Amino acid sequence: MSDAPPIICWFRQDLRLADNPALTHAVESGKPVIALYVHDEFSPDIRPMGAAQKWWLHHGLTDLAANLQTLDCPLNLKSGAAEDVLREIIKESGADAVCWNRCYALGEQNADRAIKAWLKDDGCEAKSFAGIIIHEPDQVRTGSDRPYRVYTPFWKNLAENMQVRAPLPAPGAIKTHSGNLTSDSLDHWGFLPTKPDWSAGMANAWEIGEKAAHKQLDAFLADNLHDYDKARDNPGADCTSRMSPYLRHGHVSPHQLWHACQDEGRMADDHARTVWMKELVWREFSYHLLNHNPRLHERNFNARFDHFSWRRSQADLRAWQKGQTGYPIVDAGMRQLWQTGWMHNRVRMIVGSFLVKHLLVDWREGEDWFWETLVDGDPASNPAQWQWVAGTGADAAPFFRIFNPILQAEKFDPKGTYIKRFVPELIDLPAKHLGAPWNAPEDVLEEAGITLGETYPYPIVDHKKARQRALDTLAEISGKSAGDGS
DNA sequence: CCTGGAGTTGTCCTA
DNA sequence: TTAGGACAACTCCAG
Repeated sequence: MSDAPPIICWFRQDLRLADNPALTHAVESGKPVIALYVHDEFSPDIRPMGAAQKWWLHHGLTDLAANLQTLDCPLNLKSGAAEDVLREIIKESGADAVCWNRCYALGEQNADRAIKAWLKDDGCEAKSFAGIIIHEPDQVRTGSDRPYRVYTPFWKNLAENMQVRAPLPAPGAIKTHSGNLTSDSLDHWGFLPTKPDWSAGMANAWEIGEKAAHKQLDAFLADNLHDYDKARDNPGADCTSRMSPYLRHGHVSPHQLWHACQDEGRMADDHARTVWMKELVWREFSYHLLNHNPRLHERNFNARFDHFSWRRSQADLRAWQKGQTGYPIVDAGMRQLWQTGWMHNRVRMIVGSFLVKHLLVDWREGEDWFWETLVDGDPASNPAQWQWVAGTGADAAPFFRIFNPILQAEKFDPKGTYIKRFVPELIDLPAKHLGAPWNAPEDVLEEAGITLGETYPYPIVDHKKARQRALDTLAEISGKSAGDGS
């Protein structure tokens, strides 16, 4: 063999060249590099990606491959259980080292451990890095050496002790493995929808890739960070950073965001900056919870809810999913999700509260739907936030906190900008009626060309009654101890 | 081990 | 009109 044994750089939730510790390690090892992405739906306990995430991933991988190609490094694509794929490539290439950035969902984490063990047994170097979150979940502990279950002390701990390493530069050159490996074709993975192709709205809403992530970040820092704390609640204004899908797929790292925000600090209001950083730390907290509760998307964090009898109403679930509840703010949110693969955070809370409290449908139905339809569907943040809204989670909203979809619309979308964008059949209705169109006078509805029950649905539940039903039902399990639960 | 303060995002009723 | 308290109780966490 003329070539030295190569090193495999295994890409996962880190589709970027800059601030990628595994890639930097591979390059600095001096060995020829094999860049690899494995589409793994086969290892035990892997949760298959939702359709919207796959759509994003298709373009994300295209972007990563193009970026690597500028350094003459091909990206190899393989489908299969990661363990099998790695064995095969090691055999084929003679690689004697593998490196990657750690993942934290159950299936991925188990695969990590198993792979690391056999690589070492086989005399292969195996190195994993912290790349997708800032703090390893094991490292953040309470004073009594336990995992945090409440956000604020978690935040305080990090705010006091946070040392975020400086982001690594993208490699300037990569010594590439010269052997020929067979790569799958991305097109054959079928990540793009065809019948029907529902992706037009998403393609319109997003530019995908590492460069696009930084473009979006820079625009946010320049235009919207300074009053993020106030403007973020207005879904019509689009003032949030929209970093979530880039983070989820790793086009950008939380370290980069943290430092970019710090650097911008002189220009930005300190409170606004802190509020945004807290959001980043919520993501860390979610991964912390996931790590200590591997079934976070399946099991109530609070076991008291294990015997709660959720309503099983396919009709209600359907209406919610399709944005046909008759509550404009809820429907606007669900349609934004369907069309663009994303929903404004304020509205996520409103629709979540509506499904769980007004309709009393199991939060897991909502979490599943979000997982399927969000481009940022995250293994940690998605279940953690759903459990928070449902009241089953860590540090959760109390059961009596029920968002009033009429008030929320009036308060946060007072001009109806957001609602009219996604519920165009209400476009001619005066803003003051957009919270509750059924209360608008007949002639106003007529003038706006709206016939309730035909052009737009009647509300599927009455707010007041649904609220009372939720309070009564949820009160049954409040105050009763769930026993030990372990 | 004990103590005390506190806990992401709300709503509604009453005075 | 507006401001304040009730809505539950529990567990978490630091000192």
